[in-house]
Amino acid sequence: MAVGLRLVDRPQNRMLHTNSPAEPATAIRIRDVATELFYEKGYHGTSMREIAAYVGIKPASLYNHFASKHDILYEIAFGTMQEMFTGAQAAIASAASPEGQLRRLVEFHVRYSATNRLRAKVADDQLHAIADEQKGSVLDLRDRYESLFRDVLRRGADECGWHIDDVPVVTFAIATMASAVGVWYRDDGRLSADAIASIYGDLAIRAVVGT
Amino acid sequence: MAVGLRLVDRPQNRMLHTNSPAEPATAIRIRDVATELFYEKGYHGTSMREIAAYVGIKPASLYNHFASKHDILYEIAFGTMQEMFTGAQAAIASAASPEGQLRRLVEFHVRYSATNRLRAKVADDQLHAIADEQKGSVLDLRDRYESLFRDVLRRGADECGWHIDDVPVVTFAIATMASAVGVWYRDDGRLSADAIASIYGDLAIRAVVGT
DNA sequence: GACCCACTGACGAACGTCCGTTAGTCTGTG
DNA sequence: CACAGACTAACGGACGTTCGTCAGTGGGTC
Repeated sequence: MAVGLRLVDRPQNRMLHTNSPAEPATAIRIRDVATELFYEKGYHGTSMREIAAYVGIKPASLYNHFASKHDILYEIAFGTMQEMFTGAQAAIASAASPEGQLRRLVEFHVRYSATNRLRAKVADDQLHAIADEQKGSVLDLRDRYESLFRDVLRRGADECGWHIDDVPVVTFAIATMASAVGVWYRDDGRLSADAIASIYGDLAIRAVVGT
Repeated sequence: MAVGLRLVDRPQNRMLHTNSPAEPATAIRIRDVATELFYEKGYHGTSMREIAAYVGIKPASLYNHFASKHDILYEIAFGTMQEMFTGAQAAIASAASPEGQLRRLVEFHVRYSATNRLRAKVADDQLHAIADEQKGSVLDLRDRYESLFRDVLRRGADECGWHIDDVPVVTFAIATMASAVGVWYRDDGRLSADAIASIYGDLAIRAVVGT
C-alpha cells in the first residue's frame, strides 16, 4: 500500500474506554481506508474483507456503519463532488472579472485536487462502479461543476476577446489539466499546493487570455 | 455497453470454412472486446465469462489465445505504450525547432488519444491491475515517453526562453491535458481528431511560448 | 487418391477460492 | 436495562483457471 495505510492488528481492542475523542469514529475510518484502497486498486479490486482488515475490525462489522459496499463508494464520490462544487462557487464569487474568476477557479481546483488527491481521483475514476440509481446525482453535480468553468470561459470569450477556439473543448482541457495534479502531488514534495496552484493559474491565463 | 460491443450469439459457427480472411483472428477479437470492457468497467469489474460471451466463445476457449486474464491486459497496455512511444519519436523527428517539435508532439498525442481512446485510457487507468512482473516494462516505456516531452520543453526553456516555471510540472500538465481528449472525443463528433489536435497544439504553444 | 498425424481451437464440467452479505450473539457503556 | 457496535459463523454465488475431449484442417507419405 503505497500511500499510507497500515494493517491494524488489535486482538484486544474493543474500544477499551473510548479514551481519546481525537480518535476518529469508525465510520470515518472506514471511509478513509476505503478511499485509499479504491484509489490503489479500484472499487472491484478492493474487497470488504480487505477494508475491514485495514480498519481493524471484522468484515461483518462494516455493515454496522454502511449498508453496502456501494454505499461506501457513493458517500466518497458524492461528498467529494459536493465539496468541489461549493468550493468552486466560492472561488468565482471572490473575483469580479472573468480573468480573476478563471484564475481563482483554476487555483481552487488545483489546490483541491492536490490536497484531496485520493478522494478526487476515486470520485472521477470509479464512477462506473456506482450503482445506477446513485450515479445520476453524482453526474448531475459534476455537470453543474463543469458548467461553472464553462460559464467563466464563455464570458471571457464574449466580453474580453479571449483566444478560445471552442469553449467546451478548452473548458475540458483546463479542468482536466488541473485535475491531473493529483496524480503526482505529494504533501512533502518539492512544491506546495499553493505554489502549484499558482503555476497552473498562470498557465491557464496565458493559454486563454494571452501574455 | 455504451461504446459498441454486441453480444455474439452463434450456436452454429465453427469457422464454417474459413471463408473470409477479413474476419479478424479470435485473439484480436478477444483483445478488442477486452479493451472495451476494461474501459467501461475496469479490469476487476470485467470477468473472463463476460469477455467470452461478447466474443462468442466459451470462457475456457479464451485460454487457447491468452495464458491468463492478466496477459490480456498486459498485451493491451504494452502494445499501446509502444505505439505511443514510436509515434512520439517520429513526431519529434519531423521538426527541427523546439516550437515545431512541441506542436507536433502535442498534435500526435491528441490525435492518438482521440482515435485510440479506449486503448489509451485502459493503458493509463488499469496499470494498477497489471501483474508486478509485467508492470515494470510498461512503466519503463511510459517514463521514456514522458522524457521525450520533457526534453523538448527543457530545450525550449534553455534555448528559446519559454515561460516555464517548472519543467516537470508543465510537462505533466500538457501531457495530461492532451490525454484527456480521449474522455470526450467521438469519431462522429463535431470536430475531427485533426481539428482538435490543432486546437491543442495552439493551446500548448500559447501556454508555453507566448502569443 | 488414401491414409496418417500433428495442430488449432472449440467445448462442457469441474476445481478451489474469494466475494458481498446476513443472522444471531455477546459485551461494554450510559 | 437498552443499545450501539463488536463478534463468529455461515450463506449462495461468481470468480479465474484447468482438465480431458473432439471436430476440423493441412501437409507429408505411400
